[in-house]
Amino acid sequence: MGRQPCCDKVGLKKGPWSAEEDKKLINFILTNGQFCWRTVPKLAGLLRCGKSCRLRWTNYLRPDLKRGLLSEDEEKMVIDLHAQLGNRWSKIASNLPGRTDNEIKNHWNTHIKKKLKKIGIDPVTHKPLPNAVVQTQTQPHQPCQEQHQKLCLPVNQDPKFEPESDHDKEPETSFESSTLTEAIEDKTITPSFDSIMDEFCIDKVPIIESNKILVPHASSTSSKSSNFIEDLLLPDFELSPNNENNNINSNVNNNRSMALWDDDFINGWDFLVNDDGGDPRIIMDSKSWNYGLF
DNA sequence: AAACCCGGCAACCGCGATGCA
DNA sequence: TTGCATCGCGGTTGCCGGGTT
Repeated sequence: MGRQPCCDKVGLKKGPWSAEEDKKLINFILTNGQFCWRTVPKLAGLLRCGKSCRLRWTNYLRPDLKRGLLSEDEEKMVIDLHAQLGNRWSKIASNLPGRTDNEIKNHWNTHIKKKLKKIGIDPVTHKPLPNAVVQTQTQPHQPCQEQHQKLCLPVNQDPKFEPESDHDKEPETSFESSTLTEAIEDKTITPSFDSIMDEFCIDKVPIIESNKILVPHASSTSSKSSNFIEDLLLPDFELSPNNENNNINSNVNNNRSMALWDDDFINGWDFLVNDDGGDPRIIMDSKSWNYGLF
């Protein structure tokens, strides 16, 4: 006999998670850490299957998640990684700390795909579309010209980028080097990149004043919280002693060093506590984390 | 103001890989 | 070694909110 089934699927709830369910799941994982997802719903008192709990946690409740739109650099990385890895969203996500595969996948399908098509790039092959009409721009502006070279980050030079051991097993959608970059170099699509770079400017990312960045002191967190963080094996978790002096925008330029307790994260958890009004999925706040209430 | 349309995103589904008994 | 449960991934669905008619 093998293992027991993960769930009997009888009487299990489906659909959107309620605040109460989120609360139970968070409390359970904060107390016990992540181990066997099969047992999580039963022990946490949830009428969900373990799979659903895992998904909810990894895609929505995980404390190290970034929220909001992908930054310009993140989009560039996604495009370049997609060119190399194809639709392997989890691999792509592993190079973007704080982002989930689901989030990247959604962003790709809803935003990036359209942008690439709009400029005549096939989002599947990353090559110029055969019938693409290249727009010519009479007055290319210099800053964007410079950014052309950055559209596809030299991922292979990224210290955090780990090329796959099975890299030679390229998916159909992949090619040896970034075709986008090649296209730029051979000027196949150069003119249109002026327009795309305008589109890739992320002006919706809020600028957060440095004095509003909350960084809980390590000593103020309970031992339980510390263990919890360790249990998560969070990538790139660093608490910079100089964080309060760092403008959050530095993260835009260096997303791969995102700190766990960034402002988005803190605010993201604020919505978890008070059930009165606002987002119904409210369970806990940053102070609870700070003082080890969980 | 109501109906309709559309885009974004959370969540589900199914499948392959992995690992346990 | 084999069978089966679990995990993780990618594709897809369906709900919801905002915009348009």
